[in-house]
Amino acid sequence: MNCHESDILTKIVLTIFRLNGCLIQAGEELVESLKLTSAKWQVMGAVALAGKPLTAPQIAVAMGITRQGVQKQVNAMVKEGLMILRPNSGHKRSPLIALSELGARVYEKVDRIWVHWANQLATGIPDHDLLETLNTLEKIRERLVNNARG
Amino acid sequence: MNCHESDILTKIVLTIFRLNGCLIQAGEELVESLKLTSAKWQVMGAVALAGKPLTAPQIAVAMGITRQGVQKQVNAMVKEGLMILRPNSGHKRSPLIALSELGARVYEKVDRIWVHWANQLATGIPDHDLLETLNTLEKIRERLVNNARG
DNA sequence: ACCCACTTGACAACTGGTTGTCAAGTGGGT
DNA sequence: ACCCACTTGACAACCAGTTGTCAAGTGGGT
Repeated sequence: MNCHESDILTKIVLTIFRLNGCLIQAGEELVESLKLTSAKWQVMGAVALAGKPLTAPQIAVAMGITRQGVQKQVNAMVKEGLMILRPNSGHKRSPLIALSELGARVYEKVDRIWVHWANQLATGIPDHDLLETLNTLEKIRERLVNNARG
Repeated sequence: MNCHESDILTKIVLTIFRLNGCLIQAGEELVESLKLTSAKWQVMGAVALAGKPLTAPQIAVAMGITRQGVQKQVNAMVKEGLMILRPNSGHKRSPLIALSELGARVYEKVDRIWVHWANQLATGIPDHDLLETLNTLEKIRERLVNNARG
């Protein structure tokens, strides 16, 4: 039998592990001048992307991590004044989490830094290749998720 | 200005984060019946792939994590009898780390499981796409690493 | 109106990784 | 032969995430 495919996939998986590490490290460096961490940035990003306040479990689903993981970061950022809790008319225990004015300002800064950095990283790699890669990665992820359920 | 590239790259990065999580989880499930964890499997893999005993720092370089991270797993696996330390004639403090007989047997099992699983996951995705993706990911990683150094 | 299953946040314990510090060991330059 | 810079393992502290437990809150079925 032909193990070629599993060989390539193995290499892809190893590269994803490495890349994940590199990216988190790079992200850490990108935001450290703003007294942020990669984890907080990602939580802010989920709220900013949604365009409206979310509950902690909603953020968790959006990010693909557990609600408790999100909660830790949110609690910290509320203390730091980067996010604010708004009473949730639909659920007494589960406040809506929004960026504070300070938080929004900080996030805007980090987003500008990120876009610039990402554009620089992407130059020299054809758009077509990036799109193909995105598609294939998504396909792998889908098969992975479905496999887990099946 | 055209932010298209940073948009695609952002999506790729988010997908890599998600995929990393899914893969570790899947790996955890693959090896749990053998009383292994994803982390230990990866350390065993580094030694198995090298084909000869390595020191902890060498394993760390191969895996792209810190030597202390490796050390924790190695110390645990030595206690469990999966790996053995051999005196290193070249360095008194830094023993060579090898798979024990038990470790080799266990690793062989998990490798068979992995190859089967990976082949299943890869079926339906053209080899060509997988290769292209691997190449692009590697290109991104190179640019990332060089950027960090520069 | 009352269950009962589910959701939710707080809290604690754990895992896998990081950084930093220390003392032992190594090796090159003089 | 002696420094001195570096490597190495042990150890401790920490970060980001996980699981599990608990009590408060929610909502559907009867």
